[in-house]
Amino acid sequence: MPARPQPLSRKDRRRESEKLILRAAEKVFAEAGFGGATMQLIADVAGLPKANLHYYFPTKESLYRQVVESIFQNWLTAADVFDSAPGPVEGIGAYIDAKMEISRRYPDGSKVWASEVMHGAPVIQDYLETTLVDWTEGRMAVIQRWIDEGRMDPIDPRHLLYMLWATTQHYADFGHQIETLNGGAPLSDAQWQAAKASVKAIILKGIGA
Amino acid sequence: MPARPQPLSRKDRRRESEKLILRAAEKVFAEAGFGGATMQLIADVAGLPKANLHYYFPTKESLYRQVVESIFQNWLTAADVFDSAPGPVEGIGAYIDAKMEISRRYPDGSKVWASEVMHGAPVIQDYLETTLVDWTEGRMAVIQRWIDEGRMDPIDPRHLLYMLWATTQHYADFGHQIETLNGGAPLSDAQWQAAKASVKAIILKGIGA
DNA sequence: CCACACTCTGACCAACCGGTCAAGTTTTTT
DNA sequence: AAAAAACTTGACCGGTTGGTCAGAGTGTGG
Repeated sequence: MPARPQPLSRKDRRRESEKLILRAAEKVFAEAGFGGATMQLIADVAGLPKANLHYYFPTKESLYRQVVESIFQNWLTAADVFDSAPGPVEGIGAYIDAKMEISRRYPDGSKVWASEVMHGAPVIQDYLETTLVDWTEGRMAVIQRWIDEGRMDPIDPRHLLYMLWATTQHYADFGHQIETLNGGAPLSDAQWQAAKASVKAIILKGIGA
Repeated sequence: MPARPQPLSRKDRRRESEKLILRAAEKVFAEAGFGGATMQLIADVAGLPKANLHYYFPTKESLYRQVVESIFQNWLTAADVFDSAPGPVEGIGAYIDAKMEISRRYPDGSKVWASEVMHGAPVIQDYLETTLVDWTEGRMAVIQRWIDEGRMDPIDPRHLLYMLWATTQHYADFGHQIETLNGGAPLSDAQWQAAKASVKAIILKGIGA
């Protein structure tokens, strides 16, 4: 019996349409920013009439909000590696790997997030103040514990986290600049490995892990 | 004899008007992005009628271009400290100090630059391919020399530069996020010093300098 | 003092944007 | 199969945007 394509239910079709629109929106928002993006262009990228977008997402801002929120969720879950690690070498090393991989695979999401924060986080300020603050304090406590256990130098955990975010996200947000400095070509597989290795080597040695 | 306000010449008045507009434009472009910025808002911030802007800068894009170019120049000159240094501790240390200071004093410029690059550098791609490539290769050679002289670990100079850019500019581009994580308050003088010290400590130790 | 070039600005315009809506089509429920 | 609910879409609209322009104001060289 062949894998017959089940006639998709209404909920499935709806979810698929929403995903299609959200993907197109993420791309357009990343390329043009919120102000520069137009519903018409998002519709064209998604291959739908503009009015259809407004059926699923009533306003441009609500569409943008969902894009940003999904990115934020993606961010948080990718950092679970942090907690289950016995020490900084494994924890921070895995965190760098995970974030570099996100930068490589979902650069658009990273750019949208960067743009949102740079413009003062007009739509996700509440998330910053609650979820991100909690998350950050949790990881800072983990790092502080490692310090207290003598597993790394007494670095200010806050600035270490900033450095991790900055360095890993840089490869997505400034990917175009990096590409230009690479002779116009995207980083090869080997170059990505080298980037990860360099980042990990400098930071892990830098914190005395 | 008192310092009498010399009746400004025409050229001086023109230059002053242009500076006034450029400052306002930098602020508005940083806050709203190119697409979100409006000539009307720039005019309001500058305290001039909108038509006056178009007298000095024919189009929105030409105004934006000049803003970005001036930022780029500011960038390059700020990195002279690199060359005259005898070794990585002084050179990279001073470079971090200089770039952190720029992030602190001119965050708007940093944001405009980041936004421009994130959107594919539509107006300064030629600068990236010529000036920035040359500049980068020059500093990479300096770092490589330090490595050859045994003054630091054999790190890939390229990724070290990326890390320096990412980390220092992060404090400007993501300043709002950092502020939120700081309880909503901007970093104090002491906190800025701590940030600089943390960054320098991790990186300089991380490269074995 | 005059002629000329430079500077300034309110009023205006075509193009475009986000969003609406009514009418049509498809799918599910009864 | 009929009715209801969900979905699709071309046409349309008020508001905003970048940019124009004629004409008024102002400093400067001869």
